[in-house]
Amino acid sequence: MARLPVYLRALHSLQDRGIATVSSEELAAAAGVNSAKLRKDLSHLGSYGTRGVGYEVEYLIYQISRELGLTQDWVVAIIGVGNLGRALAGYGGFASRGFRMASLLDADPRLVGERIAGIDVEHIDRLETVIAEHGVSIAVIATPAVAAQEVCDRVVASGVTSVLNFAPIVLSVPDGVDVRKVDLSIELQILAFHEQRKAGGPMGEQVEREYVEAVEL
Amino acid sequence: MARLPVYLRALHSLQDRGIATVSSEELAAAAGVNSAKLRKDLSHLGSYGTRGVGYEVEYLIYQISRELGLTQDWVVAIIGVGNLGRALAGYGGFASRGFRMASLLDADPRLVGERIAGIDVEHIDRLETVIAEHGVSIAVIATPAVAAQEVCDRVVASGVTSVLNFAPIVLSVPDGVDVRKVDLSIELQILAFHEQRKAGGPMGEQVEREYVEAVEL
DNA sequence: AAGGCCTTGTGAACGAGTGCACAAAGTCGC
DNA sequence: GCGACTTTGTGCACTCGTTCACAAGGCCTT
Ligand SMILES: NC(=O)c1ccc[n+]([C@@H]2O[C@H](COP(=O)([O-])OP(=O)(O)OC[C@H]3O[C@@H](n4cnc5c(N)ncnc54)[C@H](O)[C@@H]3O)[C@@H](O)[C@H]2O)c1
Ligand SMILES: NC(=O)c1ccc[n+]([C@@H]2O[C@H](COP(=O)([O-])OP(=O)(O)OC[C@H]3O[C@@H](n4cnc5c(N)ncnc54)[C@H](O)[C@@H]3O)[C@@H](O)[C@H]2O)c1
Repeated sequence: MARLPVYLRALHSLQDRGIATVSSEELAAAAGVNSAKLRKDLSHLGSYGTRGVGYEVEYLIYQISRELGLTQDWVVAIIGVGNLGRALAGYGGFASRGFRMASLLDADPRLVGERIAGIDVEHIDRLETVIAEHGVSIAVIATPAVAAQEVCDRVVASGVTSVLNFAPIVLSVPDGVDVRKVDLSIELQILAFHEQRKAGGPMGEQVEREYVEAVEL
Repeated sequence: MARLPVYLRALHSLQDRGIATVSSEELAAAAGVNSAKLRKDLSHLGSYGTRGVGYEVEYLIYQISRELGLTQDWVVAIIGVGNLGRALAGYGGFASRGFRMASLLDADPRLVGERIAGIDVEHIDRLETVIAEHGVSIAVIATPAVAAQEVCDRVVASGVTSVLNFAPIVLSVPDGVDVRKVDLSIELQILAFHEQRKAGGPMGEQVEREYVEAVEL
């Protein structure tokens, strides 16, 4: 379930405040979901709650972490060390969740050898070697869109089966490989869509005329 | 619909290649969805296809853009000019979709006055003034988590009703305000979850013993 | 020890979204 | 013009996730 990480974050926050036990109602509020949904989600992992009391925060953190596979370390490589890749490399929120940034790769020779967040940038030619040596299991693609598919093909050929893609294209991969896409431009477009709705929305004929005019220019 | 921006991107790509007409089958493949779903989505905007032929790329681009509100310009402010805020500010993919980065705000006095991507960073104290002056309609929050709720409250109080949040917390906002969350850490956790599944998954008793040991340490 | 109180876990109803399959509708060749 | 072909638009069945509501179960007070 995609909501487990959200619960986990809420639980950590509770733990930091010294809270040992939490009811489904409270946790649901902190995570921004319905309490019945939360209980059903948690019941899929097993019966880890106590009726009349709630859930023990520490134990639940452990159970969710285990379910998500966070009790082991994941080795991550970032490909494309531009604006975005740099920001990701320097972000501390990953390491604390068991994601180890093992390698930074880029095609630009001027970047190769530069040290970012304690890691030396290597040349993309060494992709296959680096993946094998570090045992990379998750690849983050932060190259321009034109290079993304090629890079993706290469990491998949090297045995990586989980890809996080920031480039604005649909990657095609064989079965068995998971790709998740983060497209910030799409997020903004969805906000704009709702914003427009609030303001009254499109207006039929008048808009149609605008199109005809625009095409005629 | 959240898929419209994906279709739009695929259509632009087709247009760049000089393709004037596309069938639902082809477009669906390019967008990575089922063709029936695509047709149903498009039919919600009206009947813009021609049976036996397909959809006219240019006209469809216009219709989707209009539906999404991209025929008008949206004014965006970025709050928190750290690693991430900087990457966003310099990204060209927003301007080309009608999103104008109008303002960068930060609490750090050392950053105030610095020029990033052609925009002077201003102090967060001027938030309300800046929002009013530029007519900001979308706020992007890229501050640390602890500051995010306070910043959010202030932009909402200033009349902004669309927020894109990168901080790893659940923001609470009044009705009528849209918040979209981008949480990269969650994306990685979801990948790890599936990766673990492929590798065999958690293993009952043995894991339980591990927990007991971990707690006893 | 027993009853009241609180919270979990879940059965069942509901609703949204998906995919199939086909009729309607338009094009193109003859 | 007319018929064969192509592709859209959509009715329908179905699956999946959500939500309500409540019985089952454990704790705490008396
Ligand atoms: N910066 C943002 O805020 C932002 C927002 C949304 C999407 N994106 C997307 O993320 C991607 C990266 O964005 P960015 O702003 O960091 O771009 P960038 O141009 O700053 O960085 C891209 C990096 O990729 C490297 N590169 C190019 N081809 C490569 C290859 N074949 N192999 C390895 N490395 C290669 C380049 O040398 C460069 O360092 C782009 O696809 C962009 O569309 C970025
Ligand atoms: N960098 C990443 O790759 C990444 C990934 C996932 C999530 N995030 C999240 O995005 C947010 C920003 O990340 P970052 O790496 O850019 O952090 P950062 O520390 O580099 O930048 C944060 C910036 O916010 C400013 N700031 C602090 N308090 C403020 C306030 N009250 N008002 C205005 N500005 C304020 C700081 O001065 C700083 O410049 C964080 O919440 C982080 O958890 C970042």
